[in-house]
Amino acid sequence: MSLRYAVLGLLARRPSTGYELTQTFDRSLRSSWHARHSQIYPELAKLEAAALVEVVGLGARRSKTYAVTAAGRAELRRWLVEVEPDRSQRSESGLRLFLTPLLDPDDRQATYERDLAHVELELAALGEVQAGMQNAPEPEAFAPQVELGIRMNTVLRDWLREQIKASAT
Amino acid sequence: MSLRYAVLGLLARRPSTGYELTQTFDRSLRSSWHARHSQIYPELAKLEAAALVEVVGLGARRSKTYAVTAAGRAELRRWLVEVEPDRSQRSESGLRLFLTPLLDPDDRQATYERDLAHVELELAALGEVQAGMQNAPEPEAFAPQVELGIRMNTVLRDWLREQIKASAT
DNA sequence: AAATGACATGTCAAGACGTACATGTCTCAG
DNA sequence: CTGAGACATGTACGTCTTGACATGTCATTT
Repeated sequence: MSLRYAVLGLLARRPSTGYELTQTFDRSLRSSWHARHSQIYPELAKLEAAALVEVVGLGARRSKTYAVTAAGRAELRRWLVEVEPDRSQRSESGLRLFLTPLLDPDDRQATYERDLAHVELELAALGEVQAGMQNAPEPEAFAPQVELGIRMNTVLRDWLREQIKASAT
Repeated sequence: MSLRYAVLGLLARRPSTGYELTQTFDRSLRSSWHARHSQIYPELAKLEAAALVEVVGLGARRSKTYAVTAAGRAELRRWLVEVEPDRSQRSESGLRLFLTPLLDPDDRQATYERDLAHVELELAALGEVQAGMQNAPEPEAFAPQVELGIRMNTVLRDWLREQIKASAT
């Protein structure tokens, strides 16, 4: 059911078209919940049928802009506050990291270096988000979340560097 | 396809029964890949059909102990080293954290406190794993992975404490 | 000797998800 | 004025995952 609340949550931040949501899933949400447009459009239709979102405008190229309704906001709040979180994760990267000690030193080194390159890109991207945040419409509310992302990736980067250095001996 | 390699990887660490794998998925792997027994048993059957694992012993209560074959080890190595990782994540907790700024201060405080309680339990559990690691059969290989888990959760704990303190003002 | 509860393996139906297919619109370069 | 490419929405089929159902074993307690 998380997809439903991910969509509801993004629309609560700002009304959007399905296309825009797809891009947001790829950008801001890539590190917590991933979804394709083939899932997003049907979910929007279901949410509209349930009166949790509504079409608030038609744009160019047949685009429809959706916004949450009052009922949608209430449902989102209920889920965030009252529903017990499912803490289980699905992260291929995490699984790979967990299994890496099974590799012999050369292979291990190579995969750690691949990961390090990726984490550094991630950190650069988050740095830009943080820098570009002053001129956002509703600015400061999400700053701590970006900061958390940076701290997490920094820990991972440092750990990877240590592993690479340690096995280079 | 990750499930397949998760199973293969756990069996590469040590031969196990399906039941034991289920428990390991709940314990060690809960923070990277989650699976139920209803997925694990069929996957073991498929892996056996593909000759990537084999039954190496029958135990009490009809239990079967599986171990990876040479082909299984090679396939696991191939996946870890040569297949481009899928970096997309699915973490309900991450999604919740991302959406929390939408809540009003009281609700936000409550959810952060719920998360903090959980992270502290997690840290305690990881601390025990780390402490009990000296007397493990193959001891030190996975120590850095445990250490990473502790660091990640520590960052999250500190961040949550900051958020709670900041909005208590 | 029977009940209880942990151990242990399996299947099935429904729902979630990804890949590929399909269609149409608007802008801009050439 | 035409073709390329981004914009925009949708569907279909197959696979992955969950939750519920189903069955049987072994050790301990009563």
